[in-house]
Amino acid sequence: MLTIRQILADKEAIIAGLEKKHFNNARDIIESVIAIDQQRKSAQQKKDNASQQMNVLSKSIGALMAKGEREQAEQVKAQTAQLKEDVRTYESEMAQAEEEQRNLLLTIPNVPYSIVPDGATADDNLAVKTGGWQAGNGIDILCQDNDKAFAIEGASIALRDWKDEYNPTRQEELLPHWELAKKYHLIDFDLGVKIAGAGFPVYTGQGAHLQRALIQFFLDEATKAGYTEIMPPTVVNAASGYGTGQLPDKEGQMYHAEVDDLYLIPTAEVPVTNLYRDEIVDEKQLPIKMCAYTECFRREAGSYGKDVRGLNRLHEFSKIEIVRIDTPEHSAQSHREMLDHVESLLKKLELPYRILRLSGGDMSFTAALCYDFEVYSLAQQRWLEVSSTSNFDTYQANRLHCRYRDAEKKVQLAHTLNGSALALPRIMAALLENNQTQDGILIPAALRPYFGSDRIQ
RNA sequence: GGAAAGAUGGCGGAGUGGUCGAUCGCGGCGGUCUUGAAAACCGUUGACCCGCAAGGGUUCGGGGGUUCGAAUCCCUCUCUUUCCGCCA
Repeated sequence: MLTIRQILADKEAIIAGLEKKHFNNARDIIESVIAIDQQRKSAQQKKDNASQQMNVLSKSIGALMAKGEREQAEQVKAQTAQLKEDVRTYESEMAQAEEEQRNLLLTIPNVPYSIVPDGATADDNLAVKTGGWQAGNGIDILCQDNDKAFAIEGASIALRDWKDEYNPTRQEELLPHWELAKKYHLIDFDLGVKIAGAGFPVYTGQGAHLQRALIQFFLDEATKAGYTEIMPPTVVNAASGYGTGQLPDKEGQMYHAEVDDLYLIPTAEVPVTNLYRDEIVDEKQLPIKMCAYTECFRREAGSYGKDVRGLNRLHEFSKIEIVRIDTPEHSAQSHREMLDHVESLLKKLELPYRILRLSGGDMSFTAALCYDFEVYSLAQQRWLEVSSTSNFDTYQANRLHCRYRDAEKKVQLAHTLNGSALALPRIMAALLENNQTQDGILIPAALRPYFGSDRIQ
């Protein structure tokens, strides 16, 4: 959450930022937070005053008792009654104002950075970069900046020719991944329904093997990039959910084991970032770079329709997450490095991708700046989100009480960042669909050492 | 599931009603010594809130209570550890 200090320091900028995020009644809410803060401060001043007098009297009673002057002590005691009453009154005033303020602050989203595009929906996202392989039809899609048009043109990308080594499937004969999964016995959706339910696929044979290869590949790449591998629990307590902001906002999106009051994690971000909850680290330790592979669980309540087909939207999926904790001065650089890392993965997998800078209205509640990575899926002819890489500025850190001690020994809120590197199902979908040939599904070179073969047949 | 013990500052660990925000050790920081480093020695070192400051308040797992006064006593919740049982 935002701190009251941030709000007091630059009220107008905060309001403007919240409006950019399409947060309703931003001005009114900010004004009332400030008003409550006034109440809080005045209550504290009154309370501090009374407490001080109380402390003085108590000490003098102690001194009198020590000297054996019981009668005098009793007289002073008599004076404390009213003060004691006052302290209680002011304390409850203060506590009430604090709670009111906190509750209000919790409802206020993070403020976007200035470069975040205006707009309310995904249509307003800015495609800052596209990349991937050279299209067979000759359209140059490499590294075009600010190319919103590509979203439309993408549909006409032809399949890579694989250097004429193989016989590519003709565009009109491309199968969606759920058909390919059946054809090559990679994933059994029906069995998943039988043993768990829709959205819990069963990977079999080469499908399971490819899954494992991707996990290993992503973890190796992250490790090479300097991220420390973490293997956290896949359930967390409520405190952790509040720390990273899933609670209370997205309560209904997490599986909750009520008997033990534990939540199945929707992303490794939750356990990994929470490792640093209530910690003060030394600036020299920053940036802290961690990566983790976990299963992720999402109830996806309320999302039905055709985009849930196959691997597109699941209740359980595998994801490798990268997480950083950094100083405010260096966090932008960190963000950049994370984007470069994610992009390098997509390049190595030879997938066509685009990078979107999310608009104010499309960003998550807690993010200050967020880039989505999408890969183009040839058979479905649509973009699939495979990574979301965000800087949360101090927003999460404030909730987490994640701080660092700077060179001057001052304790400051850290910045937290995280990104998917990468989420498996849609990568798998794109790999299957884009690489289908008459001779099987081809495995990109970077993945072959992990998969142990150049194709699925 | 049964039984017991415990939760104190970055860490370890004292403290069982009155200058205790808390002895001490480690770690950190500054200094002396040294060509430099180590060692030794000296000093310093919690967080949060209010205040321009001086200063004040809060804080010993969370919440409530007793008391003029609570880290210390009582109630309650949460968590941890150990032993027994079960078990990958």
